[in-house]
Amino acid sequence: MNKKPTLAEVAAAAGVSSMTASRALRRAKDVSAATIEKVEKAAASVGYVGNSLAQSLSSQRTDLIAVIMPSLTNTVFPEVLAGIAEATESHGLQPVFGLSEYDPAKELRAIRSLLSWKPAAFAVPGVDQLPEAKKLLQTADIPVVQVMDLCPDPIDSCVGFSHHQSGRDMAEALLAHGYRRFSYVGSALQRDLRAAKRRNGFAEKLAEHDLKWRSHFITDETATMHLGSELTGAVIDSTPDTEVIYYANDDMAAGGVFECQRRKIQIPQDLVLAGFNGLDITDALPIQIVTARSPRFQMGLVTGNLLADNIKQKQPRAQRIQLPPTIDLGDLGKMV
Amino acid sequence: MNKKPTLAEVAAAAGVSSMTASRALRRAKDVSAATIEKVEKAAASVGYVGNSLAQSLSSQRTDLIAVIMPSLTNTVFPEVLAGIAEATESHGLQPVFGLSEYDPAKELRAIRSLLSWKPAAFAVPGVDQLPEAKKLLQTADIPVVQVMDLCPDPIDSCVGFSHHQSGRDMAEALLAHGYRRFSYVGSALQRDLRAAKRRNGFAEKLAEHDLKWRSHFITDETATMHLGSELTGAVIDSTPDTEVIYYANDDMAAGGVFECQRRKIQIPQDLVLAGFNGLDITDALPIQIVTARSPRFQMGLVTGNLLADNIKQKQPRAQRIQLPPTIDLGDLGKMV
DNA sequence: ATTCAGGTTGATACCGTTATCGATAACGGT
DNA sequence: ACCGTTATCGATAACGGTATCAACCTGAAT
Repeated sequence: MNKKPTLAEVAAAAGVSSMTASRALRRAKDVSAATIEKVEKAAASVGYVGNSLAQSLSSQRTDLIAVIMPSLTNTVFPEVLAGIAEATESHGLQPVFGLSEYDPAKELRAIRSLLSWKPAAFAVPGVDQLPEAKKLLQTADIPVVQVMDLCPDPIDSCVGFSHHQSGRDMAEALLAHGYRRFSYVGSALQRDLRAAKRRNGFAEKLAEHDLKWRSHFITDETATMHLGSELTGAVIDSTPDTEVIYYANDDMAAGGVFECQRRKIQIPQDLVLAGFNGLDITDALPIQIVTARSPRFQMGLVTGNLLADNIKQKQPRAQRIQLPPTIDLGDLGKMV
Repeated sequence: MNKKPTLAEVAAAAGVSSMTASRALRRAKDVSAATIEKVEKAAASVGYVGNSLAQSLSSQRTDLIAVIMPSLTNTVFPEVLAGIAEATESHGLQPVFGLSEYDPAKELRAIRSLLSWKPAAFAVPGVDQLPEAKKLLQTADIPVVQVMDLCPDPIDSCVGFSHHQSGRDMAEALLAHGYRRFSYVGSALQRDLRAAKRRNGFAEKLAEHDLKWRSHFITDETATMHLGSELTGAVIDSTPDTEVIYYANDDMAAGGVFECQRRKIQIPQDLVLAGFNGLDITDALPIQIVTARSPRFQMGLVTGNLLADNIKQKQPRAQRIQLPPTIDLGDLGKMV
């Protein structure tokens, strides 16, 4: 920490009390235009920066928004974060950041650590925090948004959509096209709980039609295109009668596309690939796979705005905002 | 800001002075084991959280690391950020975050705003800050790392590689393969200064061989695979004799791959595509393009560790750490 | 001239914690 | 039993601001 000029020095330079200087710099009421100018000139000349620590401690409020994300290597989280950042920034709020790495215990630690900065509001990923973490956020008594998922009993508000339902919807859309032989490809579902929910939703719908997965590959490795290629190969080898592969996400599905290209398998004529997210890559691929486009940036934006409005008490708390993904059938939709 | 139990209340509950409680919770010297236990129990029972604002203000130091990134929608920045986060977290430091959106003026505002939190160290993207921003960071008198680029006169330290040189290297590698007819595809170079440096480096090398671009497409839109496809089409249409297309980045190059697939153009036999970054997608693509793999996570990691070590004065300041990208010739390397 | 409201300014206390230093108790050595 | 250490603890004053309220000055209304 640097010893830079303090408010008192600015005040001295301007020939006013530090209280007046404080007011002038904050453009508060009850300060004459002349004084404001004097103080501002003084502040500029000594290079005054201000100390948010002292400001927040004294005023008993901060402009901090605590944000936790599971990871930054998966592109979806930075996109949500970007939305949050854009919204909070436009409201003059400052994000502080923590990483959970999909580990609830680590998430709890991050929450505790961020809470010590007395943020004005909190955003956490999903709805599956440890009970202790939920209690911590509850008793903090600040606006909280659980983002990217929904549940009936949120800590405060939640913004997102039901991943279980999204799985069901995807299954329904594909069933409507007459397909009956489905396989699944995913990875690390014990960490990516939302992907697991989608799979369970999908499976539930299948079960309602007395159907089961033809094959079902899940590994512990992180979801990459490369892994998608591999597991797609495994599905094709083990159950060549598979009509549709449902993937944990688009990354793996894109890997599947490349594997099919190698094996000269026609998509969607010979095999339908269905992913999740609606990443950029699905637009750019020479083949349009089936995917559910999740409004990631939008969820972040709504989260940030809701938190900001909650802080200013412009919005009632405990909202439950649904932003469902839209299913994009891609080339399958163009088939007759 | 919530009014949670304060240290004084913990102290009262434990039957000690707040000073002793403070020491006990920080595991400072001069506290008996019995007292530590007492205080810890008291703290747990009232759910004490601690107030980093007061702690930092009083102790005159923070564990905050200020980090600015140009954007989060381009995957490379979150990857750098992830490295920084991992490193800082392992040192018990807390990242606070700002977005510049490639706008120097906005970057300056973000720097000023973050500086008010009196961070213990600062990480900024690249080396092209406004003079005013540089001065601000200089006089803040804290460890600063300019990450992702190098320059002869850094604010303090810099971690990364010369993008100009990377462009030169790429040109050299391709010239060595006998190619002479190059085209360029990029976008928004007035914002992505590093991409512009790579292009200039490439062009400089070409000039040394008395060569010029065959065609040269740059738009203002953001670099996406889609745009890559489009501009690749434009290059092929306008200068069909092009042997190599150098792209601003891998996203656009991947778009080029898809466009070539559509047009049945063989890569790298008919046309060589060269990108930059070494994104996941380049591994997964059915065709391995030429790319320069930048160590993004590594740069973040080194940045975070250097800052942490600087704070603890374990490392001399003003380092200039080179982490050059490695050129991957992909399928071109496999040709005879 | 007196009074009073409104617009400015400053003095003081306080935000929640830690740095510093002095006080006290316990302990060992002689 | 006495004395000097050492271990442990607490009182007090910061840290750099803001909230609050009292004080002051001015000008208009009476």
